Amino acid sequence: MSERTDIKRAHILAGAREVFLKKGFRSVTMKDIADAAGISRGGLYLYYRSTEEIFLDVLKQEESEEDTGFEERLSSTRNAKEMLALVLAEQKKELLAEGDLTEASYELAFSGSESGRAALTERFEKAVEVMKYLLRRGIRSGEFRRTDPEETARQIMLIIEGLRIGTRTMQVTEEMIDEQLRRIMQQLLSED
Amino acid sequence: MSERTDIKRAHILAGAREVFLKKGFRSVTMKDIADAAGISRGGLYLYYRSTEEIFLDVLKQEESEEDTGFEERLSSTRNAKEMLALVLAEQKKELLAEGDLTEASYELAFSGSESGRAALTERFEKAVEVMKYLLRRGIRSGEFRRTDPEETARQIMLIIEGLRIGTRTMQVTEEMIDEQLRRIMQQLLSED
Amino acid sequence: MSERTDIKRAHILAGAREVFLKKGFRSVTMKDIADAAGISRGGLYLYYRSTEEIFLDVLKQEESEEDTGFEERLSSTRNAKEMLALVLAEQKKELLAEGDLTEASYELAFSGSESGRAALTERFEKAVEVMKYLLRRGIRSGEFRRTDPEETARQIMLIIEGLRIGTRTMQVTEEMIDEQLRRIMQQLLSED
Amino acid sequence: MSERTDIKRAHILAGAREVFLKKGFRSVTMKDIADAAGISRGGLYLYYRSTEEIFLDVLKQEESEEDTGFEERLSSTRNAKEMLALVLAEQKKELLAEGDLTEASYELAFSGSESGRAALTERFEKAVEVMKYLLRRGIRSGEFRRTDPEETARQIMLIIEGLRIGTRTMQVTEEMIDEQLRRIMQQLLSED
DNA sequence: TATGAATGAGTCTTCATTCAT
DNA sequence: AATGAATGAAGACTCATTCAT
Repeated sequence: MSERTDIKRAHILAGAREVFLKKGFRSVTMKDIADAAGISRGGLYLYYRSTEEIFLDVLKQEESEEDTGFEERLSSTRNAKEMLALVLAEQKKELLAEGDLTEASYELAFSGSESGRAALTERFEKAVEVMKYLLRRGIRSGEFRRTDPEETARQIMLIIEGLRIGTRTMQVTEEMIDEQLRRIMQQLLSED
Repeated sequence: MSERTDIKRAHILAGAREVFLKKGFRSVTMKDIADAAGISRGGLYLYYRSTEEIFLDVLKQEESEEDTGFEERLSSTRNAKEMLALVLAEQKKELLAEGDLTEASYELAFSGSESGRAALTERFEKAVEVMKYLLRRGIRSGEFRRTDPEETARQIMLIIEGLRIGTRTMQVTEEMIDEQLRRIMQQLLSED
Repeated sequence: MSERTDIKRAHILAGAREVFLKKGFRSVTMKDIADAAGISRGGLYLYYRSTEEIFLDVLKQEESEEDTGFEERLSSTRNAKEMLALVLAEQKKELLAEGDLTEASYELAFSGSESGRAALTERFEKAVEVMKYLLRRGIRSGEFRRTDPEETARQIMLIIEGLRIGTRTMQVTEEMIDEQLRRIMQQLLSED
Repeated sequence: MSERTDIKRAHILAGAREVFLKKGFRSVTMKDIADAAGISRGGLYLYYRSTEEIFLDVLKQEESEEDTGFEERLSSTRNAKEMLALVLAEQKKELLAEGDLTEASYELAFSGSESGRAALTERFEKAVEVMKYLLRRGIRSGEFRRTDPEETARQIMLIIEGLRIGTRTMQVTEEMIDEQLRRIMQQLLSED
């Protein structure tokens, strides 16, 4: 019963994900999702009551399926500098990824959804936490220069957030991303 | 005729601006704008074919009406450090402003509009140019430490862009903005 | 403009009336009325926002078109007894009329509409007033026996109301109506 | 099996009754009843094919559960006048009762259901019979003035029917009910 | 018996767009 | 130029009814 429901939901979410990727959030209709999932309109309502509900579930699922390989690689690395390089590379991958839900997430937040804002905030703060951890470690080991880890972590993530929105709404190029990520690394390392 | 048309268009844009401020871009309808402008639906179509066309015109008008007082104050300042402080204060004001077209602009870009992307890019690059100019000046005068003006200017504007999207989609507070802007200043001044 | 609107509304009401006669109130849809009026769904919404609004307008129109011939005949009658006979005959006609909005009116009131209740109440009280007037006149002239005009008028109209609902929901026959109306007359005349 | 079925049906009817009380007849859905009875939609169809079928069964059950206490009190009364007072008091209670199926019954009849009409007719005629019996008895004993029992009984019940629909669809007050019931009594007693 | 998933039809409502005036 | 009436196409949502299990 519950299992059947879960399977069905997963199926709906898979279809919905494609729709959100292609159309963002605001212009997606329940019909779009029903069609993508290959079920009837009425059927969809048995599982979800709105596109927002569906989208938040897509995000949740996304999160739980996050690249575990990445975390393994991260934890197997001894060196703070290398860890940072890994994290930044991962961020670059995300920034350039075609299929991601950034636009839809922003649109959801724009639409006034508190849950949407909360999801984005949580995502951001989690990233800040990871970055803070790396910075503390690197500072302790003498790999990074002494700075306020909290503020610096936040600054770095803001730059990346700026790049994220930039790649979606402006002509931000891969070169620009590389340049900025390199610069972040430099600033942490520079002894001057 | 042309003058008449211009007056009418200005009238439409004034109404439309309010609508875009309140509702973003995607959920705005031609009816919304016709109502806000106090004209008939049919009448609106005599001047504009779509909400995108109207929104782009709103942006264009916005640009041409930009805060000239600010530019005056800027040009009357001798000191690069003070100029930067002015610019950052202006940015802060923008970041916190309730009524701005950021969300609508982003939504327009998300909707795939090339013109929308172009408008945002131009705006960003113009800001980078101003920042670059300031940095060069401050470096030359010895007020700022030596850094690559291009890259640094871009980094600063990316942080601000990150803050901009953050205030719209996350729980980014005024304190966080202050902290980051102060940090930008510090990093330019620090001699270490 | 206003005239055009009035003509259109009258046209809609004419179609709507048929629908309400046939289907009562609750099961009538905006589509039913649009179809009956020969206009599009969207078009109907330009004039009315709900079936309730339409129905109340049908009632209002009904009222303003009331049988003026009847009132003339009434006012040309000198004799209270004859006037009463006229009124009762009119009521009988109404009771047996195929095409009346009684059922729809009741359904509207059942649906919780305050305006519906108000319309029915007003209609009833108006009839009571007329009846009271007749009774007073007949009592004064010695044609009717002395009774409390208010209470008696109300009693008579309640009997008629009972007959009205009875003809719609039970097997109340014309004979039964005749018998009761005759009895009302008798009770007013009887000297015992 | 048959017993099981009966229990189940009773359970469904109990839930359905609440729904009809609250929503009348026309706007009640099979889903409403299934939910109220705590069974599945499919399950409900095993016992009933439509809301009409269910409602008629609710009425039938209602009838068989009628206030037997009242009948006892009635039969233990020697005096026709007192009996009538009892009956009228009972009617008043019914008129003012919040939870009764009057509205739903009328709606059923309006919807064209022959069974609905038949049920209402039977109920009315039964009441007329009781009233007739009382009148005959009172006339015989000299308590009531001489009138045609059939016509008078019917008239009384029509007044009550008028009050019934009046309390549901107009602003008929308790005072008005009292006044009318008192008047009925008076008219039977008066010797003039 | 009983469930509840599923479908498809039907209703409400809002708009973009056109067109007669 | 301008109006606003009109249409038809969506989109949201709810149910009656069926069916596999």
